[in-house]
Amino acid sequence: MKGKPTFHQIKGLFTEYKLTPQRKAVLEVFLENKDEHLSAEEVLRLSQEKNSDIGFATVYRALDLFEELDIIHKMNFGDGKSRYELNQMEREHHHHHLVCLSCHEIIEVKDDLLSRLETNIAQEHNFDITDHRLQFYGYCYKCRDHKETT
Amino acid sequence: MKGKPTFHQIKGLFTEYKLTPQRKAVLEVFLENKDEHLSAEEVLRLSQEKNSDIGFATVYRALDLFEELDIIHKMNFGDGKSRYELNQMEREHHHHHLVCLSCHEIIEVKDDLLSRLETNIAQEHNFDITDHRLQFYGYCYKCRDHKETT
DNA sequence: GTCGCTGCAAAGCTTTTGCATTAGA
DNA sequence: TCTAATGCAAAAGCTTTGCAGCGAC
Repeated sequence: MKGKPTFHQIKGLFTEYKLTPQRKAVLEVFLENKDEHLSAEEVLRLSQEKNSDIGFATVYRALDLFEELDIIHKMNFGDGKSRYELNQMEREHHHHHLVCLSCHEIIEVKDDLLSRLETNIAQEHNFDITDHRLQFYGYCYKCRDHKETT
Repeated sequence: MKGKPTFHQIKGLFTEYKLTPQRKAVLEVFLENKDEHLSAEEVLRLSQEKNSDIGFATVYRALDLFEELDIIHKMNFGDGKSRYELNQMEREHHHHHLVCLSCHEIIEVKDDLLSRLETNIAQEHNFDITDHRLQFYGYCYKCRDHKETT
């Protein structure tokens, strides 16, 4: 469980904003789905299972707020909707995504061999890098096998 | 100019599809803006400057077709609209993007130190990688300097 | 009582689709 | 001629916004 923030760690961030029941529900959804890449719709549905009184507008407003507080971050895998993921709080937080072009499964890669590359690029381009996103596209073993045997 | 496809190279791909004036206009727009990351709206505007008779539907349909023919590819930098870029045709075609969080400039990085990482990850996860996208987020030197001096 | 948060519904964007018309080979 | 491509406008997502009401402090 190392590298994953807890509810109480995050709660401390809410000094100038209220941690309302709706926001709490959204937060819990992320904490209980740490390895998912949730769409706004999924966040709404899962939040409603906890707290029947929440609508799309509130979900989107909570997502905006949480992104600003660096609790989550927004991603895009090219399916027309934004997806959101809990931020890891440790230094070794980087991970990448394998996106299967056939079954659309998204697999996480824990590796972070990118730090050296990042340092090089930052120096060369005189650019302060604060974050990166890396997606690999291709075919997972299931889809590849299926293609080969048919 | 190495590594950039020419009009005649691409024209050869149109064996089963018609290279209509509209598609030709869109294609030329990409060839004349090789280092841009154009939105559909920009493609429409630039195409209209060449050929007054083209609408949004045709632009989107051309973009879909060109993506399928691997002439361009779709990207997303998180501003709510898809952006399109001409594909390079050589092997050494990979490049990455530095996205400035302050002025939103997008800088290209030609480097491709990712191949070894890609090989490792493909083996480890039993995944056929066909492509990758890498974005670095941070602050370009202009914005950084501006922040430091204010 | 005040100020921020919420829900609803409407509006705003980008992108897709249906259909009648046009045009290329 | 015959099929594919186009334009227009409508529709279909996803996301944002306006506003009145509600609730926490």
